[in-house]
Amino acid sequence: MQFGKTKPHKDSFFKDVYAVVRLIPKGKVTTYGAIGNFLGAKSSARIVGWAMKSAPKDVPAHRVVNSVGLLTGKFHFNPPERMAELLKKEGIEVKDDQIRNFKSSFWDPSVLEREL
DNA sequence: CTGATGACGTGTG
DNA sequence: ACACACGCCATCA
Repeated sequence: MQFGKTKPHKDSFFKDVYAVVRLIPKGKVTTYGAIGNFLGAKSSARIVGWAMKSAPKDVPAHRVVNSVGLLTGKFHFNPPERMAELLKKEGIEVKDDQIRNFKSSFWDPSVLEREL
C-alpha cells in the first residue's frame, strides 16, 4: 500500500486514514499525529480526527487516541464508555479515559513500510 | 464567500 | 511542568 505518498488526493487521504486504522494490530493503539505524519500531513492531525468522525463501522477508531494516550473522542462513541471497554477488552489498560501503558501499546504506522 | 469549529500537535512564556 | 496561543485544513452555518 502506498497511502497518499503516490497521490495527494483529498478523498484518498481519508481513505488512507481508514486503511491505516484498520491495520492497527489488536491490543495496540496509535495517535492522530502519527497517522497524519505517516500520510505526509505533519500537522493535519485534526483532519484525521474528522476522518474518524465520518469513519465507517469497520474502522476501529477506538484504537486511535491523542498524543498523550487520552481517549478524547470517547464522547463520540455509542455509548461513550464503549471506547474504553473495547480497549480494555483488547488488553489495553485504561484508567480515567487514559491509556496507562500507552507508550508500550503504541503502534507506529511506519512499521508497515518496515514489514513490506 | 467569510468566519467559526474541531476525535490534534507543537511552540513559547 | 503547566497554561495559553498559534497552525493546520476539511466541513458547516
